[in-house]
Amino acid sequence: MARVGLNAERLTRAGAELADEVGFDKVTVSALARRFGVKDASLYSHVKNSQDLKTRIALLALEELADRVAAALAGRAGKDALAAFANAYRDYAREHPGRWAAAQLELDYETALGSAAVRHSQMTRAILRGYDLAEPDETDAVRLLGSTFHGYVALERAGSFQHTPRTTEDTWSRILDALDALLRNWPKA
Amino acid sequence: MARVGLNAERLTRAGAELADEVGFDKVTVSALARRFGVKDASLYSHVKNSQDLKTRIALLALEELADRVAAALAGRAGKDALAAFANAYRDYAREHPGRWAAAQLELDYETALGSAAVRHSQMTRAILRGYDLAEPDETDAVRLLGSTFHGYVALERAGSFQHTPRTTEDTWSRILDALDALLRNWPKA
DNA sequence: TAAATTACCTAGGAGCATTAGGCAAACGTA
DNA sequence: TACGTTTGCCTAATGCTCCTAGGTAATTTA
Repeated sequence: MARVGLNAERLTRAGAELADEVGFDKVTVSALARRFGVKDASLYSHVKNSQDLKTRIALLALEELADRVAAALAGRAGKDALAAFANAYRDYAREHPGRWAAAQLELDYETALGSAAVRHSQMTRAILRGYDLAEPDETDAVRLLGSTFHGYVALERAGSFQHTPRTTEDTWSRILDALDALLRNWPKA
Repeated sequence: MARVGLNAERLTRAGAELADEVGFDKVTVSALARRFGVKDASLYSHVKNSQDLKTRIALLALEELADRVAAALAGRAGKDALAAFANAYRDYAREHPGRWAAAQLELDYETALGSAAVRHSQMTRAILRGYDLAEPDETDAVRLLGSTFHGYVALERAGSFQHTPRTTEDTWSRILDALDALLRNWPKA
């Protein structure tokens, strides 16, 4: 009964890899146990249950994504920062579709507060420092950016843009132009 | 063995109701059979399998949503049309969260082509007639609107905006102002 | 090296998806 | 109205996933 050396962290990382390979919704306790060559029941010493496992993967993904975005944002401002943020987000979803899906998992309030989701909103706010927005416009703009980036990646990944010939690259680039223009000329209340 | 009178349509409608009550991901063949007081196996004379059932619910939701949007759009143009479209979409998600989730189901290419998703993109394009956009800007704007509305509703429903005091109503209204302004001043390529 | 810990196992129950084959209710028709 | 056909729902059975309880052997600690 050679021990494999399981622990919560290894399970989480392997779960994230599995998610990227087969989709986050197909990450199951069984599939993960299979991957380690152990019985399902063995995982329950390390994670509480299936939900716990998924939450851990989501938190890992949020951290990774926040790190990437932070790195991309370093030393940039204005439209440069906007594009860096947006591209880091979209590229992550492209390279790690399963993890990106995991990051969309609904966390309960406390878990969310302790997660990297906080850094995400802080960084989104940081972008807006390059533009001239006072509250509550800044909050509205944060929400607009979050919605648009999330929505674009979600629809693009779902194939919703495939029915039209224009490449999603070109549209993406023009949408960044448009958002930059909008932030520079945010309408008065 | 009194017959209950099942058929694909009744199952689909009941499935949609169930989705609104307990969430689309909790719509299972078993749960639906339970609701009709029949055995699981009985449903398989009417729907091919679980995936088929979910697809039918998704198609129903897309139809309903398209009908609502069409009604809201009738006789409106410009910002009026933009707001009507956006509000119809958001209100539907609010009133029918399970169906809205169903409408996000990824359909295979052929199914999507035969669905009301086509009407959705046509109607989004129709909104833009009130603005002065030539291709490929129009396509880019269609994609922007779709992304933003979808993203906003998804994040709002997931509770992502709850950490900030500003109401999501106020932000929504200002985002519509902002999008209107953006469409009127779409940046040159 | 003995004791305590713990990593993984076996066994088993419950729910969901699905197929095969059966019986009786409903329907069409003579 | 009786007869045959269709079909709606059933029983039975399999396989997969989630999860708990309790055991044994490998590892760590004293």
